[in-house]
Amino acid sequence: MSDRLSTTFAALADPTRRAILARLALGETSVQKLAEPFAISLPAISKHLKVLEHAGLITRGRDAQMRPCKIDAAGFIGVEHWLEEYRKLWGQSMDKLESHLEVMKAQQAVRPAPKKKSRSVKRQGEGNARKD
Amino acid sequence: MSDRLSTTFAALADPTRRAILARLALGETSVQKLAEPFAISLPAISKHLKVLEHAGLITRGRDAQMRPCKIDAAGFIGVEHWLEEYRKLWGQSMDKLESHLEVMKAQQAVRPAPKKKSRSVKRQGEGNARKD
DNA sequence: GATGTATTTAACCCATGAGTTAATTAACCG
DNA sequence: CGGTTAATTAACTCATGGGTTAAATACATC
Repeated sequence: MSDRLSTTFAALADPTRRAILARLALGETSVQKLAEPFAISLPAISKHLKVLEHAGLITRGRDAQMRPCKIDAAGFIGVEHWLEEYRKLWGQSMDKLESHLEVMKAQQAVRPAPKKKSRSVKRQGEGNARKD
Repeated sequence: MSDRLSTTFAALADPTRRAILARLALGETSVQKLAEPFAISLPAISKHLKVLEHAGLITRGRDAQMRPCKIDAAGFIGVEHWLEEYRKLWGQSMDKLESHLEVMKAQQAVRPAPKKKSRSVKRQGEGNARKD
């Protein structure tokens, strides 16, 4: 997969990782804190962080035995720049489409309480990744 | 991977698919035409197109026995909108970072590099996808 | 130096994704 | 109808990605 952009997009193609980024958008924090909201193991989180770091989406420091993670613009810039090319393709209509998206997101946000889900749903539910 | 954004990012995480999009940015075209630049089989291209379509990045029509592909804003909007959240994190510094990226890309590109700065980003072939 | 805490590495399992070739569907044309 | 062109489906291989548990590393403190 080699190239940087592919690596970055691949990193973003996972709801858990996007949720981590969303959390980091609020500020630097430790791996443990990052892991809290998820129903997956710490090593799994650690792997996600490695992927994000490798994609240039986060950086990691060191504070005692903690490795605080911080969101990093670099990876985002790559995507931003790539998008640039296409943005001009639908110039005007973009606004309309964006507000349409807005509506869809709103609908999704207010959808009624889920019906009884039963069935041991241990794996963190795919659709629940917040904030992406 | 269920959710839309994950699907879209995953679709973009492949250089062949991004190259296809780059080609489609120039205009609607047939599957065969799309396949030409690549050293992979037609079925492989067909699969890529299905992925792109499912990600809302292209739409497909019908013209005789051809299924012309057309780039579609929808998928891009999703990404655009997702980025929006993060864009504000580094507001001002964004411009600086982008020009920095510009420099890096220039360095990465071969090296006919004349010292004069050119404003337009050339279409340096996105995907040298795999060949056997 | 032993102990506790934070995180990563190792060694696996299993699902999925990108590719293949061969066969099939779909539309046009003589 | 039979043949040709355009594209997809089927059936398979192989590599990789996300998850696991158990063990190892790194630092702080006693």
